[in-house]
Amino acid sequence: MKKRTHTCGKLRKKNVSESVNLNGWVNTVRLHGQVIFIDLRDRYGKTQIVFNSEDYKGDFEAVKKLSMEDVLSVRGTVQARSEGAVNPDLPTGEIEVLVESMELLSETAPLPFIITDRDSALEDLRLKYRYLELRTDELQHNIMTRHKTYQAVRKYLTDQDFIEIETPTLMKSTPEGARDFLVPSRIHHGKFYALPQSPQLYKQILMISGFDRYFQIVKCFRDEDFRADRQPEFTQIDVEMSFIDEEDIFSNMEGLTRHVFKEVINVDLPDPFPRITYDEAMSQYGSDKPDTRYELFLRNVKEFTERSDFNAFKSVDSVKAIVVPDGAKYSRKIIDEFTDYVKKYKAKGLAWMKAEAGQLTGGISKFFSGDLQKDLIKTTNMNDGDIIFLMGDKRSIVEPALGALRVEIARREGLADKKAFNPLWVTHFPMFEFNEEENRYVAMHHPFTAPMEEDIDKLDSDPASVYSRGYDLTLNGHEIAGGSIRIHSQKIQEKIFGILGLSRDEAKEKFGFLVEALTYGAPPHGGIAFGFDRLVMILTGSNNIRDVIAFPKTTSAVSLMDEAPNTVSKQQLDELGIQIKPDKN
RNA sequence: GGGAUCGUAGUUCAGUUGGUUAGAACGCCGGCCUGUCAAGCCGGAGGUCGAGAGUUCGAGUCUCUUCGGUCCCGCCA
Repeated sequence: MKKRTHTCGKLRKKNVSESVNLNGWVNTVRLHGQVIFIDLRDRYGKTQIVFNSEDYKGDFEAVKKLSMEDVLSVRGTVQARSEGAVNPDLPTGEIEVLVESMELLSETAPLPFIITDRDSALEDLRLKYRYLELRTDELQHNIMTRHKTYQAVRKYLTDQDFIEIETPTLMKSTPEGARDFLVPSRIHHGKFYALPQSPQLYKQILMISGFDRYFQIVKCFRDEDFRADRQPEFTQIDVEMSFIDEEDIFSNMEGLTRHVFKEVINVDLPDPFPRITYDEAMSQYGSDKPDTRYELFLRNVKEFTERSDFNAFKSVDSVKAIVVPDGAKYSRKIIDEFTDYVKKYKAKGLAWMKAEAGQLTGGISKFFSGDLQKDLIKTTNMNDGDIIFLMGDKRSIVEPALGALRVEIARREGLADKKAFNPLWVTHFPMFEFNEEENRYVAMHHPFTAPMEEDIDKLDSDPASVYSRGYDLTLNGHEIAGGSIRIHSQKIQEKIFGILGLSRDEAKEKFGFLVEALTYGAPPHGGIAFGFDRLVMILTGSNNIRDVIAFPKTTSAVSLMDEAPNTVSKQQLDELGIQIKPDKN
């Protein structure tokens, strides 16, 4: 092999007549009898190399046999392309390398799909041959963007005096929250480690240890089902700070987010980021992660349906609506699709009316008198050609269902400006949610989240009305970070465990080390964790988390390339003292 | 756990009401070609129609079961 003197993205007109060596993959071959053009590719770019049977000293027949993805080492001379032969699509398009000698470093078997066209194979095939898919421009770009994001985060936080500290990957299983991945212990039969759902407990302990400002870019593991934006192992930017309140978190993390967007994709985010409370977000957008790039607000229309003859909404406690500009074009079929769509969110149905010539038609309009129609049109600012969708039910059904419809309609209509990036803090989350199945309160964020100061005396009397000091950072309808001010008082921490139905003994057994640590001088502290993969998804414009992870798993938690998970030998199981139960069927 | 959807050549797809020998493009193999950049032209090979069962004179097509991919609900403190 002749070691490269330049990468395939490097050569320009100024290099003309230089003698160079290039190493890379054959991207494309264009064979013209006595002259052969090859685009040679590496991660830096592509350079056209030319074999001319008159000048080429080696075996020209061997060159004719080259095919896509063969690996070459070539030596040649840079020459300017003639005027008509310049390729304006390539940075190296003004030159080419006339090859004098070539070595085939590695021959490629027939390819399962074409590297230059990512759409040339379905995803399962691409995942099986992930190493080939990673050669595509798109994934090379995504992985580079991910790298830039790591570096931007480390630079910013380090400059702000944050310290990077690693925490264990083998830890104790803790209750609450997601299902743990478990790792059996060989030395202690019958005992298990858990992989961390997050380094939550460790980072709080680090605050108690006095590290003051901590961060870590860290893998977390949750054994739950997948989505387009969820993998069982994923990466967080984990942050914790001492002697601070919410405002310190907001200003530092806004600074981090602005820095990342500027460094990685040269986008200026607003300063400061806007904020909304959880209750406002739910009532206006029907979501705790509102996409504010478009309006389509949810409106309370209960007073109108009360005055109508439409009785189905009379007994429900919430009736809300969204007005879709220009939505009167929706056919019955499309409205039926929307109805099916909201039924996924437990809505019983979807009522609608269209605005035409200053009045409402179709759907449930016949139940509304002329005056009532005019009132409704005026209040909701409907114009002719608009449609209004109405839904009545419990508030906890209407808002999420209509919120989901809002997002779906915006997607269909392309309402979101693809170039806009709208960050938004969501604050004032409820402290607890009541879990019907377990018949107890569960923490909406996690059990270490501090309640709002002014709500502390309601913890005993009315826990459902207590708000927490938790906060989420959302961007374009994605939750990109979430955190809270933590409890630093042992007394309040024990009280919260009590409300969550954890007895003193259970709490001690599960979280004893943290509770004990809280008694040895815990500073007020709080923190946040960014979903790193989702952040990179947004930075690359991807709509799938697999596109920003080098080796992702399928929705059934399998890695098609290396075939994990898989069986292990009897000997391995014996060492661990594990016996596999036979399948039920 | 549930729902939707997809599975036909190496790959992406087409395949009518169930009916002759399952087609196209790209890739692959062979040939022609000295200025292409999605090179072009000519020829060729390549199929367990995801798997299994059923209905039928006859199944890529209809039914059932099953496996796998994707998306969603539940779940994800």
